[in-house]
Amino acid sequence: MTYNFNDIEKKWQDYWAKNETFKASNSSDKPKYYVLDMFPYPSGAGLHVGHPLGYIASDIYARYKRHQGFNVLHPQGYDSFGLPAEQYAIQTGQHPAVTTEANIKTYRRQLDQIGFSFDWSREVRTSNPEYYKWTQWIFIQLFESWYNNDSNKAEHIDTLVEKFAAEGNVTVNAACDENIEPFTAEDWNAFTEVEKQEILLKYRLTYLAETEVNWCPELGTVLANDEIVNGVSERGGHPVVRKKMTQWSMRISAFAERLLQGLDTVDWTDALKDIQKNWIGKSVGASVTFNVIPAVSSSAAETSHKIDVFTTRPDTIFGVSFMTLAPEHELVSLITTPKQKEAVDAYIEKSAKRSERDRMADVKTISGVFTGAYAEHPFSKAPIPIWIGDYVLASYGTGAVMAVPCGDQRDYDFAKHFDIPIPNIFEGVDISEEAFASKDNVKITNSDFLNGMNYKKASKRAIYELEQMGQGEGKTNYRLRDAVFSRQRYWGEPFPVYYVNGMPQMIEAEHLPIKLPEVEKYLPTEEGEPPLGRADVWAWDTESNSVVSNDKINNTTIHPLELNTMPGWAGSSWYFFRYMEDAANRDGVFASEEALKYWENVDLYIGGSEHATGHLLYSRFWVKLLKDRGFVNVEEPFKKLINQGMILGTSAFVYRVDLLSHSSTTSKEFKDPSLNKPIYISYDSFKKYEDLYKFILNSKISAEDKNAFANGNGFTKGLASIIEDTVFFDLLNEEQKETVSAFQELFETVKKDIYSQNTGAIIEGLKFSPIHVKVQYVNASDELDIEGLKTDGEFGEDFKDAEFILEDGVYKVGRDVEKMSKSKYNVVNPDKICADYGADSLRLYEMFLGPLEQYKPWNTAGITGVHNFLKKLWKLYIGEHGLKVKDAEATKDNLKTLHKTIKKVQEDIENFSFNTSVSTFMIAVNELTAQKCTSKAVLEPLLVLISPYAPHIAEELWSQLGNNDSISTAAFPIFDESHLVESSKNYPISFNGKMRFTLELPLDMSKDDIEKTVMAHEKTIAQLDGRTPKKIIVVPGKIVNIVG
RNA sequence: GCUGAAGUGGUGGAAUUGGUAGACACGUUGGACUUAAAAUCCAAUGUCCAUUAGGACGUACGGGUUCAAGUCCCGUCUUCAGUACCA
Repeated sequence: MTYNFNDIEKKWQDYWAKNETFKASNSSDKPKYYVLDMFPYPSGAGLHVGHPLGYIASDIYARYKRHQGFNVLHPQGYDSFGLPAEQYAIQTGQHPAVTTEANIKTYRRQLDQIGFSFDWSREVRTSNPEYYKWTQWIFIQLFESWYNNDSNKAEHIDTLVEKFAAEGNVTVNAACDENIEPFTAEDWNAFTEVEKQEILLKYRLTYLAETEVNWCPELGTVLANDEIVNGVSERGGHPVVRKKMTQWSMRISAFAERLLQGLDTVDWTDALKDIQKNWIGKSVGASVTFNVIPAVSSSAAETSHKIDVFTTRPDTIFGVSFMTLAPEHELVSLITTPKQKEAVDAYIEKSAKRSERDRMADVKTISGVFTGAYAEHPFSKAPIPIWIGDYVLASYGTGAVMAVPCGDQRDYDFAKHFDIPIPNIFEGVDISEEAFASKDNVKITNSDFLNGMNYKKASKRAIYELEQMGQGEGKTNYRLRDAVFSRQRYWGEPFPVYYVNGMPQMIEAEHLPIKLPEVEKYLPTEEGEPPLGRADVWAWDTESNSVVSNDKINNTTIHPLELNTMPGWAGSSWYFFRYMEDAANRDGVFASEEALKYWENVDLYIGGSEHATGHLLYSRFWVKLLKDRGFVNVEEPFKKLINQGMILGTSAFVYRVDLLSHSSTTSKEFKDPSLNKPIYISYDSFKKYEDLYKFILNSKISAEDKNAFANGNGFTKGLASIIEDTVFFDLLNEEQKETVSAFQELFETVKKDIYSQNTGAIIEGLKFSPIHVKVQYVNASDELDIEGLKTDGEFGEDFKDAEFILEDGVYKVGRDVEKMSKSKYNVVNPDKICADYGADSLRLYEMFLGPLEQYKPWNTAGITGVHNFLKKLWKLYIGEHGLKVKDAEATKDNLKTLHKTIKKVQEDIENFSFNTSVSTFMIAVNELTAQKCTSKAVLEPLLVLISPYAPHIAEELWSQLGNNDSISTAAFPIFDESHLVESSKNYPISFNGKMRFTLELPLDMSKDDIEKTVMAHEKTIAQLDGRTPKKIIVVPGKIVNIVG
């Protein structure tokens, strides 16, 4: 009986599905454990072998926890709204729902064949109306919430209305828009409904506001900060420009401090926590108000300008020698003197034209203009010149800085560039070369009442004095911006919002979901409205509470609906709660109180680190809101989080021989001539030519000769010239001369085969172009399957007539590690791996490749190692005549191997070190095979150890051993130390720290006896060669080291 | 620039507390079996010197601590990731 993995795997996958083996229960005596993967976006390309890495790891852990007696929730679903389906819809006209459905089918088939222990009964899809009904519902909760800084909680908007009605807004301490006019209770009660709504909008946790957004014209939508990488869109790499638009925003900044503090309570990697910390960007300091000194000519009405700045260094306030405003700052036009106006306007215009990207790329150039105005120093009352400069960002702090050139390098550079004085306020510090930016080990001087103080004391005192004068206070700033929530796209959640007189109104929760309308095209309208602007049936009837045709809009009972949709992160910010509820009970709630209470939050979350500032931050934000509002019980969604690394592809290259030539005429149309049939040289030849070229360039020849050789034309022109020129030829050794003659031969062959059309060309030499080929045609020894390549359905034509020059009878390809991608032809499909080697081999190999968190290259060749292991494992149980396992008593060695393995595997799983446990299994099977072990008492528990990793073979052998139930809930074997107790140790005997030989000695031997035995040993005497050792170190149970 | 992670054979990687560096695999070489191939099995495999015995060197580089360093300390270089005028 052989190991027939395809049949076995099919059999058990069917069994698990039929028996609902992995269905989680919401009521159990067992302790709960929730293992979750970041759910996939179902793309059209399907899965490649890199995708399941994290799923396999989490599946091993989930299965392990079941063996440990936990009630495990391990669900899976799809983040099925998103851009690619919509882009595809724009191109083909196919409804995104249709393509998404098809893609999900493929994903499901691929996931099923790998044997995951998912509870599919709880599947969610973010694009399913039954699901996004609750995404819309959460949006309404955000709209109906405000953030009370006094209670440090989000509260229902009604509590705010009550406060306004009783006390006005002056006593309210809320996270809200800036520049809200103060009003009294009487004012509030006198406001019209529209006025009230306008004010409340400035307090709500999701609000409609005209904001400067990142507009991506190519994608036709706005992007959040985390969706932009290096100034271009993360998806597609399109340019992004600043644009003012009315958008829904999320007041995530209200939660900045809690998002920061919460990081201390979760078990995430420091790397990930640091990324979030930096993104939140907390800085503690003070806000300081500077009064602008009125211009002599100005009238009384213009005299009261103030500039607020934020600083982290209030201790350096006496070092201020100028101020800088962002060019966009609203005061600039008000304070600029007539004399400076022209220069200032020119500067503003110039910097407005520079894109965000230019400004980012060009941080070295110092630019700025003096406004002609002065501010008054709050303490010294000295006049301080006010400049504008684009190194100050309008979007951070107040868009203005107090410049302290002696303590800040940017201020220093600016001051140097424009010859502004640089007063030194640091005792004993030299600032002639650069600013002194450190806060530590320095005392303040030349600073009036701050003299002699350190950073901490001086900051406190400065803030106190500013407060006394009413010109400042202690303040904390965060870099975290409110998140733009509107997208001008079709394939996303519609907002449950309609507009009455331009004011947004929420649709009552009972009427949800508001389903995505049909449109005839997925593009923006001619007027530039989002795609939903094309929907004919997209108006809200407040009487029938239903979506009705647009032509019925009367603005009394029937109103237009919101045209934007929600961003990708909306649906993924709460899906982990949805899994907690049984699919059967999901109608009335997003998840029931009991379910939420039972499962609490995710115990283990596995996914990519690219979600650090997106999904993982937004989820934490929504969870905090839901908790404050009493809908869930937890403050953090993910207790422990692991980022799996990426699996890279190993690309394969063939080297095409191309001609290097120039035209004998002056024709501009000239192209390098081509060959009648393409010729490819193998990697070894390519490498030889390349090495030779490098060798000559690095040789000691004159610059002239070198120039003649390389001539800036790529290496093979040079190689061609070697043939004729002895200067180079004489440098070479025999082997290199052989390489040259091989090259010459190739050159001659090629010359005979030049495509005749380009007779005007003068051939100078050859060049070699590396061409990607599909990795499936390359074997473990990097040999190319030429026939396979020539008959490939997609590219066979390109290679059909090609000549591959063999070496030793084979064609070897070059290899390089790159990201796995379709365009590099290095994608490996798990379907083929499962068919050829089985899912258990795939699972083991993905783990065997290396540590989970690490980036590592995939090389299909290596899978034979784990596949052979599974065959050996099978043979340990099943012989030619069937089951070999007997009730025979286990030997001491058998038990030692088993318990050593239990210990190691358990430690490995708990440390998420899955690669090392695969090695441990191999060692165990090798040892037990050598021991000819047939004992059921050893081989049965071994299956439980292996079952999380290779569940199919484990189930099959488990049932062959006579078990009727699935192995999935069998108890994990208990480690028994007593089987590992040894009586002797093979001591390494080292001399001066270098191991020379080993010596088997009893473990209970005393230190003195060990020393005596070792010193008396003939090899020791030989090593010492008559010398007397200075010192002998004996560590019983470990090592002996003889010094001298 | 700042922050974080990492550098070990031809390759992926192991060495969890300072104690035999290179486990386990891949690849390579040789052998067995076979008409042959595949599959399987056995042996060798860090580099260099040496017929052997054995020796020298070796965990990015340069120092240091220690009887003993891949592991600890100081400095340098390289790669990757995040971030980027954040006041």
